[in-house]
Amino acid sequence: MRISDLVAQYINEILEEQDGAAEIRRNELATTLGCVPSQINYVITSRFTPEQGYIVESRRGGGGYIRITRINTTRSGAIMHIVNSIGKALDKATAEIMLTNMLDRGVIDSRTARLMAAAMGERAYAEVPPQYRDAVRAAVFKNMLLTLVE
Amino acid sequence: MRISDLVAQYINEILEEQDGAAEIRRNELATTLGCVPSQINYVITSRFTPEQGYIVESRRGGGGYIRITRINTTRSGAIMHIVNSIGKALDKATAEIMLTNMLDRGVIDSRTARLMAAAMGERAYAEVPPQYRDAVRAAVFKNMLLTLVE
DNA sequence: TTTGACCTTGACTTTCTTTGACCAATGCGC
DNA sequence: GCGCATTGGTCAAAGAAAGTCAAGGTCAAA
Repeated sequence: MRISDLVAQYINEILEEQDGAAEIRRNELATTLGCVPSQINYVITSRFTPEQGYIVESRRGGGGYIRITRINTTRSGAIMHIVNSIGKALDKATAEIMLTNMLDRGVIDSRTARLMAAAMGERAYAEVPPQYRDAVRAAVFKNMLLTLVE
Repeated sequence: MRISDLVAQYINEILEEQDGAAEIRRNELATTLGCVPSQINYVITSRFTPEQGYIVESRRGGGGYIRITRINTTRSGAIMHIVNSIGKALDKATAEIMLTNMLDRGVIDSRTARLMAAAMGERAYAEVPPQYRDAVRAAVFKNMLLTLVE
């Protein structure tokens, strides 16, 4: 069995036990499982992504941690469907159409729509070289959508 | 739990009780919480800055004190204050502190905080070359905040 | 047998916290 | 006013995490 599988399994077990929320200490876990710390990062970035329904937060320094939260995908199929339909890139117009659709279908309310639209606006990305804009937009959009699932 | 969190929590409790104004004695508090005095300074400079909506005054010598006052008590005022305090760049940690503060002060609700935090996460900007990240984040954040002002 | 996707590792970086030595201001008793 | 006890301020070093990145390894499919 691959080490990465072990790490993933370990995290999944905690998520299972603690009802979708796991807080780990990177170095400690690495020691426990006998791998290098960065292995943990690898596993997280490859298997606990937004597409797969996870939110990851972390903090460095003394008392640092990595927190992984699993989103309940069964109850919010609509949103997860949208998350998965977004590829690597997302332009403003498409984002707006999606927001309008969600609003119409009652998936989100108008305040949320306005807030999210603001995060999609061209002006927000003026500093970024054009070639990256739609990629960031896609990532921001997905991350925001995930918080709406519950 | 980190000592710094304890200190911050202690100060926040006083602020809450006394409606936005806390006066402490540095050495006394350090003794009470079991830390070195300069820890208090650390917490204040990292969590009670003007950007975060606080004014800090102090006095040395006999009868000395540190007074922390929360500013901008109206919702729109608080939001505009924050918008104005954001420059060309904004890192994730600072954004999160701002969100936590707004949440604590009832300027935004927890859903909004979560949504905005998601748009600030490091993961959302992985595609962008590091040098642009904080600039985009600042722009996204400001745009979102402005939708909250009526 | 080449290729490409996925995995493993470790050196180096960045961020946040804790501590302590030394510095600066204030007020009080003389 | 002077000197000293009583505060708080500053800063740098050390410590405690987590993040990044690139180089190399593995393995199955083409």
